[in-house]
Amino acid sequence: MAENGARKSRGETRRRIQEVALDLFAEQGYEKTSLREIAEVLQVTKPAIYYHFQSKEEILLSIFQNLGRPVADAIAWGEVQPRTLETKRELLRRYGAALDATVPLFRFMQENEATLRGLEVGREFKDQMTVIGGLLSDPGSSLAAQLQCMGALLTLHFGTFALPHFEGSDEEKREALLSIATEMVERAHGPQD
Amino acid sequence: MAENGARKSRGETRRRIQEVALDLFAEQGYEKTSLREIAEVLQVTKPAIYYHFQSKEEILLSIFQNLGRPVADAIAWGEVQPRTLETKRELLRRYGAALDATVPLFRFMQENEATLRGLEVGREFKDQMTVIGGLLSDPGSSLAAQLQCMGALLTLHFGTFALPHFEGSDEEKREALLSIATEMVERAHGPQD
Amino acid sequence: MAENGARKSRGETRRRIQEVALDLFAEQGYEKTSLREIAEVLQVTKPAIYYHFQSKEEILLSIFQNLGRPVADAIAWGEVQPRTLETKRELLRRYGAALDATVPLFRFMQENEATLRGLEVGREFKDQMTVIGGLLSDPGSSLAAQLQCMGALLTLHFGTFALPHFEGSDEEKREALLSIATEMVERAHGPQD
Amino acid sequence: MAENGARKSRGETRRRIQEVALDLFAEQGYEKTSLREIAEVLQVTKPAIYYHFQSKEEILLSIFQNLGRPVADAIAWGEVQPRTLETKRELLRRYGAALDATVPLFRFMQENEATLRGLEVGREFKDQMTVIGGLLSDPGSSLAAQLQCMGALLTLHFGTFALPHFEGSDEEKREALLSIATEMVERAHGPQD
DNA sequence: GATGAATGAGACTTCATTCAT
DNA sequence: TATGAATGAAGTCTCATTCAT
Repeated sequence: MAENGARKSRGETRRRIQEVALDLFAEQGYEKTSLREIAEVLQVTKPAIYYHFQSKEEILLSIFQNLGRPVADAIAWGEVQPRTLETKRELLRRYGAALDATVPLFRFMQENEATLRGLEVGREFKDQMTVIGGLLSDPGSSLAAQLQCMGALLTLHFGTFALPHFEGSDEEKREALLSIATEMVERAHGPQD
Repeated sequence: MAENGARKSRGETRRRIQEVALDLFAEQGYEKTSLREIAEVLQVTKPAIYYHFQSKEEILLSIFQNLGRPVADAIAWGEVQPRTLETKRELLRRYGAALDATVPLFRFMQENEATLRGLEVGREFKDQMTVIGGLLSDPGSSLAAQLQCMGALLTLHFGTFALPHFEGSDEEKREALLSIATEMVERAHGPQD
Repeated sequence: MAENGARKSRGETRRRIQEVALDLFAEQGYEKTSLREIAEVLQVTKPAIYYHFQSKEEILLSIFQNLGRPVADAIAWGEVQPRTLETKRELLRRYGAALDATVPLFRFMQENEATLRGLEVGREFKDQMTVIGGLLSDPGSSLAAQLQCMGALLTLHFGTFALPHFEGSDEEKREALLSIATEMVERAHGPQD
Repeated sequence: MAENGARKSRGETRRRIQEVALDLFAEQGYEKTSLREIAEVLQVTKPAIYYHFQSKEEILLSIFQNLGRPVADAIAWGEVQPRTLETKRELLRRYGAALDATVPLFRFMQENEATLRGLEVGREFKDQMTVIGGLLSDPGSSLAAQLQCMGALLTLHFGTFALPHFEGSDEEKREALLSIATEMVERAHGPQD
């Protein structure tokens, strides 16, 4: 049908479903978003969605698999490095960057924890923060040091979502946030050197 | 029914509904928790719940009104104090204490942001953190200082939920967390003295 | 509501659902009968059905439990009797009577075997005929004798459903059928005496 | 694609569809068997099935036309014979043989009566048994004689499906079954000679 | 000879809510 | 103070079928 410029090419509809779904999931929550709604936005019928995904949950899963990459990579990198201060600095840098690139996914995750708890894919992702926390602190360090590292991570992580509330260029704000987190880790790391 | 020692006194059932509801809302999310479920746990029928509350949302509302007090009080206190470093220290202390007493409610809020966004009562509460953030930092301070204060708050706030993952007595952990947050605020406050 | 003569009394709707469901299941098959249809006939809404039964399958189950009794009783009786010719005669008599009283259920079963195979309750019932077959023949008897007994049972069982095609009073026809079956069993039993 | 030894020849796929469809229809019932399932087993797509058949029902129809032949032939033969005892004996023999060759189809028919009732092709087939019943008994005979003939037919027909439960060679069992049915017809026929 | 993509209809089921008692 | 019975709306999902390629 050459006359139809909107002719769907292979894989295009699938991608559009993921896109719209993430938007709606993030905006209204996973439970409150119905497939009817997604279909309406896309101007297709519900079964069209089922042609591309086996279930509502599978849509979510595919989104995680697509967007969750950067963070997973940062963690994978961290896990094979020596646990030096420099590694920690670099890990924060990488995690922060990954976070920036995946803000919508993480915002969705934050806001739908209760739902994700029942979905496995959510549970896997939740653990990542624990893993990073572990990479930042040192096994035998004091409670204060451990909490300080966790605080650094929390600041970087949740702070990312608060950035729009502050003035300044994105670049500027991200660097400021990263340097606060880095400083906290350095202070926690220092005494052990 | 004088013979029944378990006779429900006025208001008791109401309180039990709130209790069970918060538990279930926090565990499974607000949307996924049905009134049928709440009724089942309480061993009453659904209409019995409607005798005590006008709607599902009203249950949530009443929970916020009951449990949200301590935090609101801490904020109200902060708003009428002079903005000295000592005030900030005390504010963190009070906020931390209020948080401890209200962990289930806050856990629920964190995990159901998307849902709460549509419920007004949720929106009001969300703003509180912004207000406290404002009380901790100083209007004209640098971006770094502002972010540092926000980091302190984030650390205290979200750290509270992470405490169970660490070893040590509750008392000990809470103090360590508070002192990290305090230190951050002090550093942000310092240069301006 | 005294003015409403059709006011539903406890359990009445439940019974009506079973009644209508069996009718429709028998007429169109279990799969092809939708809850919407049942609800329409009853002039209630679908959720009203769900108030009385947990699922479509549970409706079927309850029908079996209600109507399956007579046959189950006949079998239970047969299982504790000495295996004499007289017992066999009486067993056919009882089975035939139970069958008469439960024609709609059995018609449904015959006509929905494939569906019932997936439903457990169906499987249990299916086995009953095997059990009766066993009670009619003798363990060590010849193949011919065993098949003859099975033929008697088949004649009695399926013949019951064919009776309306013949002329004569119900009483008359049932007795004729029973005597044919009895004669077959007697011939199979005879040689061993 | 000359290189592909498994190249589908004209009509081969069609036959495979019928084969798989009958298997699944017999196993799960017509309604519960979806075209998706058939397509999956065959490793083709749904539209491929529509290339060979116009509808789901047409698949069923074609199966009946292919496999129903032997029985229809037996009946056709019977209808033009003089109604002697020998004809009846031969008719049972032919019907039994036709049945053996078509067990899967008849099993499906037995187990999906309710569904077939709505499908016309099913209704036609159902009548055959009535026709044979008519050929076996004599118009003016007694009720007992008529029922006895019907019993013979039922025994032969349904007994065929029960044969696997008994021990012995297939040949042996079939002959035993046939002789039981024949004997019944003879007894019913006898008095009139 | 077959496929990718999509559709309209309808299935079972659950929910928050109501009303008479 | 609570219950039995019922409802309207909506949910996820599957089905038979079609059509352009």
